[in-house]
Amino acid sequence: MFWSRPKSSESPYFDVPDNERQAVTRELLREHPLSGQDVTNAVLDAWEDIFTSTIGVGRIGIDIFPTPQIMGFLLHELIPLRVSSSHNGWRKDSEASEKDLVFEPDLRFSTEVKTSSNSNLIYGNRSYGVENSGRGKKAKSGYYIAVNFQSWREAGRNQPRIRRVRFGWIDSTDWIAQTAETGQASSLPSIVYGSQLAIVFDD
DNA sequence: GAAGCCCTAGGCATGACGCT
DNA sequence: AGCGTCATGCCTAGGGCTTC
Repeated sequence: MFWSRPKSSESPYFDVPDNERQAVTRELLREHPLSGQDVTNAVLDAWEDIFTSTIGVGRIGIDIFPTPQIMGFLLHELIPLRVSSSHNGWRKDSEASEKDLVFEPDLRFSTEVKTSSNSNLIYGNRSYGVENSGRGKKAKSGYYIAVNFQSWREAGRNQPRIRRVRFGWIDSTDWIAQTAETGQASSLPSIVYGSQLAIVFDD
């Protein structure tokens, strides 16, 4: 299934045929101050940071095995710190309206971080995908770093690994809210994975 | 006007299950 | 096995209302 939703005129993919989207993505990433290697390094370093951490007398990975939810939260916090410590102009978000990773010199390069223990896919909140013009807290269009990591269960006796890192652009209109109002998930159509998110690391 | 409370929207996710 | 859909949990910010 390779369909696309209509793009608004504010999207960099507006009026771009599906088979030319990859070129637009390459151009978007070329303009970005961070390279794919920069992003990969920040993610892998942040991941290692988790396993060199202790909470009280408990060592993560030896005494403490946080749920994927918690591991995602830690990554979410540590990736911006890793980027800001090695690249000028970057800082972690300080307000809900900001993207997770803020680039002070030019806010359009600010980047959202999304993590999931799903092997391949990332998810947003249902509110991403429903019509709520102007009421959302932050712009959902923009640069994204998407990280898939292993859960403890999958890793078995080994230390869980980063499976995949993607870097690209997602428009707010790309998100598809699940139809049931009681649910909270939004997913992305396959064309977004195929043409708007570049794989910069694949384990 | 300040403080406190309640409720909802929005944000972060996961697990179960059916279909291909 | 992989993917899509649906159901669910927990937390926070903020608006609206009431009370002091």
